[in-house]
Amino acid sequence: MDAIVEEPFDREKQFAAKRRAVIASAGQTFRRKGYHNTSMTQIAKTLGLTKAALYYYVSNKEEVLFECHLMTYDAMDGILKTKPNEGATALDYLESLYLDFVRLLTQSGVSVLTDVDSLSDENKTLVIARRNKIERKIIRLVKEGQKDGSIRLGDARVMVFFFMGALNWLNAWYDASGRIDDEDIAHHFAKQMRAGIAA
Amino acid sequence: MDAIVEEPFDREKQFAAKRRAVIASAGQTFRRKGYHNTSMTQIAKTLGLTKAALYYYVSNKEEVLFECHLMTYDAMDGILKTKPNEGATALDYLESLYLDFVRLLTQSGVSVLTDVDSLSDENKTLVIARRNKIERKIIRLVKEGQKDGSIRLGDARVMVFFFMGALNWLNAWYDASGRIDDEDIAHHFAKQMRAGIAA
DNA sequence: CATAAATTTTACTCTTGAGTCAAATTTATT
DNA sequence: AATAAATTTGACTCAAGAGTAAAATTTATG
Repeated sequence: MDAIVEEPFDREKQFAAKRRAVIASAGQTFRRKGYHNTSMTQIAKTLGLTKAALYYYVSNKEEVLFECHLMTYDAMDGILKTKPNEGATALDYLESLYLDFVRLLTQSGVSVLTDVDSLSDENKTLVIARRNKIERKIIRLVKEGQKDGSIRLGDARVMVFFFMGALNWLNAWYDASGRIDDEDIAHHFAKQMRAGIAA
Repeated sequence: MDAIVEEPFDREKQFAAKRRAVIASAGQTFRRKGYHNTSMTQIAKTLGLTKAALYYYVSNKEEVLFECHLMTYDAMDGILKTKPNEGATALDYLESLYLDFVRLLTQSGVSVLTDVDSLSDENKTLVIARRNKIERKIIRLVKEGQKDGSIRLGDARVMVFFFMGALNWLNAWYDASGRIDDEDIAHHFAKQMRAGIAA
């Protein structure tokens, strides 16, 4: 039946989806056990595959780590795209962004990986650039807050490092089985972040 | 001259000192490049030794990592031994402890290592126990603060995770060559920590 | 059903780096 | 100086794990 556009999606999409699944699954394991304590064989096994099959989707281990990082920063960029509410101060806006960041790290599978130093120099540079871009955006926001009077004065850079650190460290102790509720954590964190810098 | 107690120190002390130097130096490198990206050969070279010589002081690589962790927690325990000033609230006390923690991580060579998962199960358990002990002490302090009215109400555990996270993440971005002064960072951090939980 | 493309597997290779050992060298002691 | 102990080295072994290649299998399409 001469289906011209029959499945202009299927094959490629299938491949891309599986590839993403590989990255995501590997990312979970990296977070739990660390990059170097996770073998390609294990990543494969977790997915019900053979190591060799992995290499059909991915060209080497470092690439997996790299894409994990990108995935995280993509998600963060997504959050940063949300616009502030009408009449919100920079502080209000920042708080809502932060809330979403915490949710991202606790509720989706995404996490900030520590192992930047296992990347090739090239990829390392790219990843750090992404991270810096995000940080700069937030620093700018803090400065706005200092102008609109919602955030107290002080070195914006250090302020941001403080609460972003708290965020990034989350993955080190948070484990989904914890006794505290995700949403509670998010609100606690957001509140404490805010109080720490409010004017 | 029949020196009976001649050098009851020398030999052993020398050995212990060198051993400590090995651990400390390795710790620096671990922090900068990560445990797995640091070979025993490199650690040795940094000290002007051969790998084989290292093994005279240390029985395996994991032991080095383990001792690095202990060194850090020993230092933290040391800080926790300092007593609060007369009439200080729990919050005041906590702030001064925190100030010292930041100083420890920025000014001495000590740092909190991320790589707990590369330890043997046994050592991992020990290290986590040490960390928990410290955390519990601080949590207790926060609760005191909530009683004496200096710290606002809320889940003490999460509060502590927040500001200890900020602290632990320090090593990820702080690098001695940074443009900001050590002491400034310490005071900024302490202030922000305090503001985040003050009543 | 036959064929081609996509996917997965089995069975390798190769490198890196941890750890060892016997011999060499240095340091202290009589 | 001679001897013994402490320290360091050169030259290995060995295992783990990344990555590959060719064949087998599955899936889609005429």
